[in-house]
Amino acid sequence: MKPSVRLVAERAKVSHATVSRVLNNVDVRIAPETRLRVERIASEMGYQPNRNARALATGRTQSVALWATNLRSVYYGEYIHFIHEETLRHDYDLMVSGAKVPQYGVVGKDVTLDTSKLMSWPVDGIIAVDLPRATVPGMKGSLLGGIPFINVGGYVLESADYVQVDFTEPAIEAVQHLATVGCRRIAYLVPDWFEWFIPSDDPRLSGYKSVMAALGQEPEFIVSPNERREGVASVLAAYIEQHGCPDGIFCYNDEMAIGAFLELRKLGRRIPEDVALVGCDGIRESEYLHPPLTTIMPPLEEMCSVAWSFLMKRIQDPTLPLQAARLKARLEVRGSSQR
Amino acid sequence: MKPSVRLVAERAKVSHATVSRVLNNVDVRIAPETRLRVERIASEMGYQPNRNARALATGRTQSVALWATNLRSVYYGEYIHFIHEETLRHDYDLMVSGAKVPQYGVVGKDVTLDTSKLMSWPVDGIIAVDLPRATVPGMKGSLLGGIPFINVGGYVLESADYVQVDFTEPAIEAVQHLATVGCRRIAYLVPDWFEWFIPSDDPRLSGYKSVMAALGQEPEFIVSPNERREGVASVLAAYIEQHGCPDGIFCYNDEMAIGAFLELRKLGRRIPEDVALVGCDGIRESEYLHPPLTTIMPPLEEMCSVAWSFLMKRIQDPTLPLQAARLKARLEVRGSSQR
DNA sequence: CTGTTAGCGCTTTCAC
DNA sequence: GTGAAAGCGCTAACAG
Repeated sequence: MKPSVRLVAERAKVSHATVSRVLNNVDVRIAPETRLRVERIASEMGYQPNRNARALATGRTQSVALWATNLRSVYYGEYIHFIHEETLRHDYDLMVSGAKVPQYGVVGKDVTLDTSKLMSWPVDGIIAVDLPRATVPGMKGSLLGGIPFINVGGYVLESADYVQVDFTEPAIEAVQHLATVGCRRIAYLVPDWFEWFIPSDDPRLSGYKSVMAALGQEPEFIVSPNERREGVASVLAAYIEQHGCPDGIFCYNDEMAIGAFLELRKLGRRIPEDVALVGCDGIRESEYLHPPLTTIMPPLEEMCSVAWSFLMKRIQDPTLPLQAARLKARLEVRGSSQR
Repeated sequence: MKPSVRLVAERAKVSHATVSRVLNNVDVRIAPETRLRVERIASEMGYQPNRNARALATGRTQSVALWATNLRSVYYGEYIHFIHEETLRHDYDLMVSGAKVPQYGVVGKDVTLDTSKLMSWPVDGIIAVDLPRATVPGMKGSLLGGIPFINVGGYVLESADYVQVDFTEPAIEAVQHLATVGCRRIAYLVPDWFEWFIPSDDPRLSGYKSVMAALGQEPEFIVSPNERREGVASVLAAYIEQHGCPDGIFCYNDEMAIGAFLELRKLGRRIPEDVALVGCDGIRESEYLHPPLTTIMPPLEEMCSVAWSFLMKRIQDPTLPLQAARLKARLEVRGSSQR
């Protein structure tokens, strides 16, 4: 049986209230000898407070929830890593929660985030990553069902605290870069739900469009059934067969760029000579390709650390005015687009 | 303010016990009209039970903890993904916890897993991934501090429920394969803590040694300061300068294999012509290389699903005899070793 | 069929 | 300095 405060108290011949006081270092006016005795006995018995009980009593849990669209993707894995680092540093625990299909529905359309699961644990704060066109019911200011809430990523809800990464400039730069290295036909490779985007939703899209307009070229979209590598592989060959092959492809994300990369090579196209490729997200795998993938890198670590500090401030004072930060992503030119 | 059972009860003009009964679908003998009324009012008020309170009352939390050595690595990311799928399916929540340096200490030496953080939340079960030579204090049978515990991976504690992946056969097969494709000098690339391994600790090591013995060749070890890509990059050039270059390298894991791959290419060695390479873990990134990496693939999805079912059984009946499964990994031969 | 009551293990007043 | 007692929000045993 796990020892409780009462058990410790009994052996230490004090009341359980005193044990609690000692162990929480509250109330300095405690006889040093009592304190020592309690501490010794508690550690002898291997006492660990029951955090549910503590949470119930205090209303604080020392835990936060992380919500991500897709736990499979290495991109969101990086978020988990960095947020987890923060929790370690600040002695919090981390609940991880991802999208169930009906939980998030079709991405891209206006979707409603099913928050019942997300909020079911009374965590102290919630961090959500990338909420494209999402409606989050129960949001009031920066509180979701009363719980401090922050969202972070390329897509944010501006009604709550957020840390956004701005892809606009590097997206423009990326498409210009493709033009500069001599691409005459630059396509944008996107997941099929991009149709539901209004241009301002996706800075990559608006960046792409604006540069194409400036170049006097028609935008060209290659549409993949999803935002993953496999989706791209399933459609690219047919697309090229039907429409011919662009000589530059700007990709919605790195996973898709990698899909395109592998598929193009299978089709005998050389990268970057025949097709120059640019991805987005800066996942580490982009470096593994040969030539390595040119990509747009969000400062994930910094984003997570800013998000964390915002969240802590919000927890301290829920009435704080909106906290927002916008960080810059940067274009990292590598071999896949250099010629 | 969040509505509580009492508040719902008040408005529904019943006792809070009845509300609890209705909402938990317990005790069928409830007037249908009462049931309906309570359900309607609860949903109108957006009532969500406080799970801390429920956990305190029932002793069950409907959550499990996942412990991994290293949250950064994509390999452990895959574990998180698959375990998370299980939690979704079975309506559990997932706490994620990783190693803090002092929490796990030097891997390879006999180390003591700091369980205080791991157990601080009263979860219903604990899943630990890869515990090489770890001592876990507080283990009694398959219970860790009274909580059902299962460990999974290439390294397991056989004193508790476990699901182990067996790398032995594919490791032997891998080294033989390297010999078959004509390698005359086959090295094993390992993290420096391999020195603390006794051969039986690491099936790759014992497999490697046995094949080398059969071939009548001297084992050759390339030692990297850690098990990551960067570590390998930092030592490989110097090693080759000093000792010349093996024509086949068996690698402790895929991350290291990728490190070797990129570094070798930088040094102007062709893969597989000059050096044939085999990794281990089957991370998806291994496919991104060109040529793609030959690797040993553990059946992660199956491992996680078996581990989950073991854990659920253990939760149901903590006195169950030890549950153990050993699944086979398989060698996936790809371009990096074919010639 | 439903209400009353007693905890779950802890923190936190309020007395003494 | 320390104990007694209340209560966090819920479930579950016991009445009726």
